[in-house]
Amino acid sequence: MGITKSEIFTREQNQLAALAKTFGHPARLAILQHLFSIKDCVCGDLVEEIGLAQATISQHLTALKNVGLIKGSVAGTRVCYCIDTEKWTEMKHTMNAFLNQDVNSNDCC
Amino acid sequence: MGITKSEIFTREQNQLAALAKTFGHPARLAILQHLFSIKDCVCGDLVEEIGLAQATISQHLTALKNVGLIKGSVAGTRVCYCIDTEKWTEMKHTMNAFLNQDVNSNDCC
DNA sequence: CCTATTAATCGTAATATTGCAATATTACAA
DNA sequence: TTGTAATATTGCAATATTACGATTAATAGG
Repeated sequence: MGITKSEIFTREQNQLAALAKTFGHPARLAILQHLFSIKDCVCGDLVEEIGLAQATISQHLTALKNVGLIKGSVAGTRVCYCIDTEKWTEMKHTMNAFLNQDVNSNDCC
Repeated sequence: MGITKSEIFTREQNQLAALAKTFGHPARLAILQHLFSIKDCVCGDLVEEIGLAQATISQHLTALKNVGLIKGSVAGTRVCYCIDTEKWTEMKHTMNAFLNQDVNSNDCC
């Protein structure tokens, strides 16, 4: 159906899935990597940088804003984006809690 | 269009996105967590455990197998699944390289 | 005020994903 | 061999996602 049955999962599972889903598109990864690589905010040159249409980049930026990983501020006719480092750190802890749950698991197959 | 323009991104970006996308559904997170929590392989009880139809669970298991995170072995009429710990560790390194790229970034917005 | 520039939003087409019923397949047991 | 149990596959409906052109809104500069 294309619709996830969120109600049968925990809030934690749904939240982590939403976060992971945000990383699940190469354009969004490219945007984040660009923001990190310039160690600053980026004002307007993402369209040429990534190579997708302006409307498409804007949609991906909205997705990143919705999970809180980036912030934007208006600067004249431009909008500048940067990583929300506090949220990024928080997210990293959540992800690591999941990734490090393998402490005593067996490969038994 | 629902179709990702993979050709404009690097192989690394596409691979990491594919991995993250696999985590981007609560049912698949629940399957992985169950596999970790029992510290063993799971043979057949995932349908009752998760609460989705058998066909749906089977699809999610296929998705997890496709990125290599779980392995399956046939045991009679059942199939047992477990985490592929080697792949899991490898994936963890890939994810951490991405998550830890924030070494000197600025919150400038 | 007028115009250019930039980014968000709208509308829409193409494709992907999720979920399940029905069916096929596989292995075992009687 | 026949029946049964477990899992995979198929087919389909509903919804989500991706992408982009066109439009809109906001601001800067003249």
